[in-house]
Amino acid sequence: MAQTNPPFMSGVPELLLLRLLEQKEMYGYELVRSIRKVTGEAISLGEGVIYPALHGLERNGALKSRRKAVAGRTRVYYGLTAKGRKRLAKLADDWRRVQGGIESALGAPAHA
Amino acid sequence: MAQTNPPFMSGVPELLLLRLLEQKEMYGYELVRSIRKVTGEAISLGEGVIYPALHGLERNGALKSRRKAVAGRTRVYYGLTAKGRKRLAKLADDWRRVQGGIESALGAPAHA
DNA sequence: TCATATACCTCGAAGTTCAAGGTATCTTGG
DNA sequence: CCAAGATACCTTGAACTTCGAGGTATATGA
Repeated sequence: MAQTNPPFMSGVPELLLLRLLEQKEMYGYELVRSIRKVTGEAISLGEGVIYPALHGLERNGALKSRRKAVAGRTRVYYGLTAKGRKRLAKLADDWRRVQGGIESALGAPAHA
Repeated sequence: MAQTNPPFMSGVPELLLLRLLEQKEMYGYELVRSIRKVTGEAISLGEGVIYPALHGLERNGALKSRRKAVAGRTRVYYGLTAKGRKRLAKLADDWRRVQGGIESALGAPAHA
């Protein structure tokens, strides 16, 4: 759907990127495919989102990167910094709060 | 926190408004307080969000309104239309999809 | 009278996501 | 050799939503 500001997606790319990079270093193209995979095809992000997000996170100090030549191509691997870990923890907290609140609202009236 | 575009909040006001109004007619100020209550204080929305959202939903045909004088004040009660019910169902679906995907991503690496 | 509660309204700033467009190299099949 | 597709990175403008802050008005209580 051609919607520039879809509901429920704000903050999601950043959260997922940090989560994946918490596990291991990965490069952009790999992240695009992994996000689709770890979310069970529920969430799919285009490169137009991923790369600016990666750049922004690096600028903020949450990620560090290094270039690596593989089979004639250049890959930019990203890894989490200590600051990035803190940012991830914060985002996960925010997510839990919002998600919990919405579950209460969606579920509660059925119980009340 | 003074952030105009906080993570995970896009689409949330609309979803919560529709959900509450699915149960019964309510007026703006009442909705502001109810959202805080049904989300267990997890989510708090200001009037600057609620009123434009209500107006927008009415303009889209998802809500209908009527004015009612109560103790010298005017209250604007809103209620869901058939179109609004469809919109709610769609939003709930979208929420489930995104939420499920994120849970997979946040939880999966711990299991894998 | 003044402060607070109730009730509605408006607005500009800020930031994110999106699709689309682009660059470049490698691989494979015709 | 050439074209198509895959791999990998990059950029951009449009669209939209949430937010805080400001405003109006009336009623109530000290």
